[in-house]
Amino acid sequence: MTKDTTQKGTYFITTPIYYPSDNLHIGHTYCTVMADAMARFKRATGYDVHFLTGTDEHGQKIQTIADKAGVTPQAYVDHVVDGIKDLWKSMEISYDDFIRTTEPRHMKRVQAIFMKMYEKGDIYKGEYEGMYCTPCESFWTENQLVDGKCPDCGRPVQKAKEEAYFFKMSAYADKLLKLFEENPEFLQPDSRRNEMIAFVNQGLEDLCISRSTFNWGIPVPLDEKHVIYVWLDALSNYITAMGYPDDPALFNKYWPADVHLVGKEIVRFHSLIWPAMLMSIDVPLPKQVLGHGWLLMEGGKMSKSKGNVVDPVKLIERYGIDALKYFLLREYTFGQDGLFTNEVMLKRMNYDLANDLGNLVSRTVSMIEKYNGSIVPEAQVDDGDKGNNGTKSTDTGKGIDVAKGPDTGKDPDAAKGTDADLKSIAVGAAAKVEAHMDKFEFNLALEEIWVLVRRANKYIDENTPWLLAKNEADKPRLDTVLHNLAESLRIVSILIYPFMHTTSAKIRKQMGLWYADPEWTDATNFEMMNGEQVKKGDAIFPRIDIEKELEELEKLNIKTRGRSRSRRRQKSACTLGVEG
RNA sequence: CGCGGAGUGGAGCAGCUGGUAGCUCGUCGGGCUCAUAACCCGAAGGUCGUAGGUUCAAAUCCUGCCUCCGCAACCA
Repeated sequence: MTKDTTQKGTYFITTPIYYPSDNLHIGHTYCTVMADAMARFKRATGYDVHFLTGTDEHGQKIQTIADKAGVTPQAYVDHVVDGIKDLWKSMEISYDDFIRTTEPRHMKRVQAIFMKMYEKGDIYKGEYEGMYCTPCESFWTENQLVDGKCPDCGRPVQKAKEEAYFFKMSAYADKLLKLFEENPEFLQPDSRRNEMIAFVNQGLEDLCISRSTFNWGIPVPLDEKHVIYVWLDALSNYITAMGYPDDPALFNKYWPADVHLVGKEIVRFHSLIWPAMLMSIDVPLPKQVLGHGWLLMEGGKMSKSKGNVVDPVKLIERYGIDALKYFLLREYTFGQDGLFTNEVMLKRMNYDLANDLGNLVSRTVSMIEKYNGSIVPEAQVDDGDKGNNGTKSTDTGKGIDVAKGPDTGKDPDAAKGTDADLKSIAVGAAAKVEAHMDKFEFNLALEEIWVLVRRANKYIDENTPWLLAKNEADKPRLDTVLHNLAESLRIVSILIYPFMHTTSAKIRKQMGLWYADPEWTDATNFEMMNGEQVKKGDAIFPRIDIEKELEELEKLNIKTRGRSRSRRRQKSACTLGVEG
């Protein structure tokens, strides 16, 4: 990775910019963890990566919340954004840039973009009509109303108009349809693309891009009564952060973005409004928009008002970053909704991390310590001819294996080529991981790695090193078995590096390999270890007592629930957020 | 008839360019003792929401219906 010289070009990936009306929850974490894993994977496999995230800090909601809290909007968002940055830091999110829409670099560039669209003739002044709640000073759409009344305060609303600027989005309908037709990859998964095509076919209206009923926003150039309204402000971040248009070094290097990773609820804005905006200012379109699914709680969508919000900070404290990241990436299928429960999470952590991987490391290191004085031996006696390249073959080792266990007894071939089988799985895993990652199939990529982990566990049982250790004549075979296990673990440590780099390093440390950043290409080489001194350390993933832990979490949950009920008015909000 | 997604053994999911239903967990039985009471093997358990249709053959294609869930435009 660090030394990788085979540069494959640039890779620019973004998360949405989150709305800092409140602390982020597990849904935001989910999206950012995926982006981070992809960024790390691309770096590991030789790309020059730029990973952008940030916050969308304007809008009436922030202004209202700040007013209630008795602070300025800027002071309010500064505080929340500090918390968000702390969260990403504690999760070791490897972003290259963090853009805040209140930064001067963003504000001046959004104004520049506005002017470009204006000069193009795509912006005009018109009237925005909606249902207005005077006490709340808020416009609502018909659909948002609850029983025809203000969804916030429940009071009646009136039809009202205000002057506003509009973007001629309707003019881009044909071009957007063409985009979807000619580039099926532009928006994935397919189900989302179909939705968008249907949406455009219903007819696009022009987009209201300014407001004059509040002022917490970027002023419209030439008309200071107005502030630029959410989408033009927020979406622009993807290029303003890159210096567009006045300082385009990064922009020229990395744009167009390879992927905008977004939640399914904001797919429409990213796949319709954003491309239309870019067309208007003659900037190339991003290569791909990917809409992921939601983490659903028992009882539906995660939301503050339901009191079922999961706080990632607590989970990190209890289980560690790597366990949480592993769970999020392994459990859910990209693009689909998934159920989040404490039990699902704890089981995943225990079974895969503690039982399978952690225990494999533990037993392997322990056997090398006991049976070979802590030194990783050289391979000497291959156990089969399946792999066609067996070194020398004696039947000492083999005889014992086959006799052991009713399983291998039934199928003599199974015991014959355990070495070849293990090796081919180990050496072939990297390519499979790469193939899955190309399609954002994090869960399948990890599953592929665990095929190797499980195979290694099985390999131990098949070869019963503890029996080989009893007979001096079997020492060559024992050495080979231990060596093959060490190689397998070294490869596992490389493969998990993009997903769990800390664990990756922990494994290498126990195996006597001290480098922090492995070479990805070494995952296809099975003959690299000889003479390393292993050293057993603490359990990589301690086993969790699930029953007890569930009770503990339940107690914590009750507290959370009590608190959030009192804040029921404060709806969870994120402009480009993952979870609405 | 607004648009879209989902309904598969006890649980959560995969399969869905048609051809003996697969994974993880749970349950039951067995093996092993190097290991974090972990690991390995085996078994039971599903007429794949429902009613029809196409086909030699459908979980997989088509139609109707039922149930659940998202989205429905400036809203965060």
